[in-house]
Amino acid sequence: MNASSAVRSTVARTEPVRQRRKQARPGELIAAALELFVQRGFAATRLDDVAKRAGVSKGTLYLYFDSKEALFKAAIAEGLIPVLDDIDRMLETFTGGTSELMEALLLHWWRNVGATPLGGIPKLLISEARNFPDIAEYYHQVVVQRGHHLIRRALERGLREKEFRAVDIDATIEILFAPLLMLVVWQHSFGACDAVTDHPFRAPEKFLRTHIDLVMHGLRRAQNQRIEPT
Amino acid sequence: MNASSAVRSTVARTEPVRQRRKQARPGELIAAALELFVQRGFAATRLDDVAKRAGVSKGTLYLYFDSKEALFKAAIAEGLIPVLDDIDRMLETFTGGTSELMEALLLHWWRNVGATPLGGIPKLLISEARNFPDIAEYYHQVVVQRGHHLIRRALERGLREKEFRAVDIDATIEILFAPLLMLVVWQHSFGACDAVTDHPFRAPEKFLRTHIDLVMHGLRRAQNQRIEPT
Amino acid sequence: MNASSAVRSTVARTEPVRQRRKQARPGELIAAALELFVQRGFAATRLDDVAKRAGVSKGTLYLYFDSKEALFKAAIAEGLIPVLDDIDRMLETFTGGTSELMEALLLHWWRNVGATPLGGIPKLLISEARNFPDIAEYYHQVVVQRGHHLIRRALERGLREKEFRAVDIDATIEILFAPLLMLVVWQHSFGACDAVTDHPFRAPEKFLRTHIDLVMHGLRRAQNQRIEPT
Amino acid sequence: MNASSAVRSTVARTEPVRQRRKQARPGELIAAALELFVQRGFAATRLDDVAKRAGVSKGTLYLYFDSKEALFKAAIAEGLIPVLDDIDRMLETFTGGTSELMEALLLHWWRNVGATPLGGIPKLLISEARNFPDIAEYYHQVVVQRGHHLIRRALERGLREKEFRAVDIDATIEILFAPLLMLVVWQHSFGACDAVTDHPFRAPEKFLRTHIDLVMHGLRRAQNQRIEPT
DNA sequence: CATGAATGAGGGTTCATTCAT
DNA sequence: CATGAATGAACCCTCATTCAT
Repeated sequence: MNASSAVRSTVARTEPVRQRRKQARPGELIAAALELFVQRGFAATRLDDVAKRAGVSKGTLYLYFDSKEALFKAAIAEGLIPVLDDIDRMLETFTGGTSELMEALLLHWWRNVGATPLGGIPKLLISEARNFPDIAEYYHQVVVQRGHHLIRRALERGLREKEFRAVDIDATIEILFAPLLMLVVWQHSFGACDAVTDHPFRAPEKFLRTHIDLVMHGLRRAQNQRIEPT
Repeated sequence: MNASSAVRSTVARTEPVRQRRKQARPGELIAAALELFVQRGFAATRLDDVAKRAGVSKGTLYLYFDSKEALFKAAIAEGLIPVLDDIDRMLETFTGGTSELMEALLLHWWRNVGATPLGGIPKLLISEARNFPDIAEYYHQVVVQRGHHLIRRALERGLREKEFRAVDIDATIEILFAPLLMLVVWQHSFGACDAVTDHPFRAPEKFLRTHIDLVMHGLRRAQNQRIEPT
Repeated sequence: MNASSAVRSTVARTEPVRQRRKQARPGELIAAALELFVQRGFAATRLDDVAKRAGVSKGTLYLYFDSKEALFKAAIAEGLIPVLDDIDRMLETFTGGTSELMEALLLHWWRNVGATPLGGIPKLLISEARNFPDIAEYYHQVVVQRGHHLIRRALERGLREKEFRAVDIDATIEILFAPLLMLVVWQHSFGACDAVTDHPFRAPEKFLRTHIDLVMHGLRRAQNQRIEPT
Repeated sequence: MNASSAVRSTVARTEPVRQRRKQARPGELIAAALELFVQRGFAATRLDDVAKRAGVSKGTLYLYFDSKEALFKAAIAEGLIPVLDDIDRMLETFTGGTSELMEALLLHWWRNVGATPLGGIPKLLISEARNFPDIAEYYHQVVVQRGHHLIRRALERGLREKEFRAVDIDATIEILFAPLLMLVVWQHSFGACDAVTDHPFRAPEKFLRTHIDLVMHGLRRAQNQRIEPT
């Protein structure tokens, strides 16, 4: 259930560059690129800065990636997949109420994506989708659609076991996930501005529990409802 | 209850540039800029194209705006305020259940912002916030915070009248609004890619009603709940 | 019979740039580019230098030409066509022996191309043909083939009037023109090196007359000459 | 009369790089470089490609040559000298008419240079002479001037034996050799473009015989011919 | 000797900004 | 007021050259 990956494990490396030779792997370049793309967007990120952050020269980037766009694609490509694998396993092995499964599942995404630098990826994709339709398409297929499918499986489990009342499944998926997405989007946009000091999302986990409680409240069949104090 | 404004009335203009008006006012320039910023983002929008769309020369832009960034600020500045004024009036004059008020209020925003070109503004702001913190701050104060306050007033009305159960108000505001925001964000990112053909949000109003129903279901005090067919 | 053209008339302009604005026509840029392309070849010519020579900034080049290659094409495109037009007219109006016509025709090419900066174009094309096959193709069709056709017409005139003996026409065309081409190729390669001081082509017109005399000698029917089959 | 040399024997090697010879001698590097320089010109040839073709790493090139230019010089330096040695021997040993000697001599050059990869060298020199004057100077002295001298010796033999009429010797040398040079220049420029499908030089030996016949025709004394002063 | 990863200066291209008309 | 030609700084990308291994 560990979601660590090569990319994520190096994302934070900015240490003074030591014995680089023979060790500056593409992974480090991708990590540096991802950080800057997330911070500034694709167009506003200069390859000079990516190189500097990775502790290499500009030319080195071109030893590993054909172009700035190829680097962008690489940075996007595999970042989130391991987490989806985790969630897949959770769905297969979880025993217990579906409400609890749903909460575990969404919190896992939050803790392993939303609360990490990877959280910048969805926001980045949203920002650049129109200018890079092919990347958007790839991401949509490999990440978005798969993510939807995972939540769908959880919802269907709850319906099958009569825990949930009948609802529009597709719409409910969006409703369930929208606040999590808003959270990461907010963190990487307004939330990153110093001047915006009142953080409506300043306590993300508390917010998420409220959200999950609220929606589960709405999803569960009436007889079982207990009034939860918040 | 009319939300029209100088900006919005021209936002949709795509007509072939007529014989250039002697009076090409800033409003037309802003409208042209907004359309392109929304379509391509700030960095990818060329002033050449803005000028062409407005039917003026590039130099003319500099008669009205000091820089590309100033044009961006102007384009963002007033776009959404009239709609907030509308909603303010709705809150003051509405008579009826708060659930119905909330639905009316959110649908109004959808119909006058989300479903119009103005819907691109929130997405644009999200994309560019980190690169233009001062614009983000302005927008946050004048649009985001005010919008939150309006929903808060509706929520407090429901609590005061014992229609809603006790909830975390701030979190609920976000939860209520997040799907609407996701909707516009999606429309102006993945939704604009031809290759992304499965539209999870393809029936926005139906989706919104499901959402509102679900959350109202969760918000209302238990005894009053009726099971709504979807 | 004047072979002057806009391009050629400006080829030599390097005068201190005066009231440039509104007057730096594409022709000047082409002339500057042609000079440098001829001197250094396509790859070794920097657009900075072309701009400097034309007295404009580098960006200005892109107001008139889409790319360095487009500038190259433009420089090549029209340079030699007026001279071919001249020769066409000579063929139509000349009265006298065909040997004299041929001499007049080749000398005209020499004086209006070979002995001018335009002489650099054939050499340039030869140097760059493999790297720019589409330009080579265009030039071959518009200049080379037409030039061949013009000489062919002169040859056929001589044959028709029994002035020349039967020869392989295509081969003879090449033989007639090869020394002229070598002359310009040499002038723009070895001939431009200071260190190469012995000029085998130092008296071009004398050389050309020798050449023409020699070949005409071989071409003309002589009572005792045997007709050689080729 | 064998013109083979270390350089030429390897010029044609394009075989897939065998298990790298422990002894990758300069000769192989030069051969690889020459092929690529001839194909693409100096500037457009990348040392990466030269190394790849020679089956060594890029760094290895710098073990043998100080710079790209040094490699260019080396590639040019010795390529054609063995053929000139051949022709020298022909001049010393030939018995028979000078017309026949001249034909043998020119055909030998054609078959051992023009029709082989070595034919690219003259074209390469012509293309790059202005950018590398010192190489041009070297080549001019060692190849061009010597070649002229060899033809001059043949011409003087014909004059001495009263086989040829009096002509301008220097000019005649150029005239004799120009078509051969044009042939190789054309083959390595327009002739290498797929789109240029009509080959005026498509039958080189036939063309050369026509040329030689024509010029010999003009050179030989004929009882009725008047001696033309040049 | 040989490698090949790394470098960094240099060139083509873009585009916000200016200003003479 | 309006124009649009001109500017030049900035950025992506290439590739000859170096050097630690």
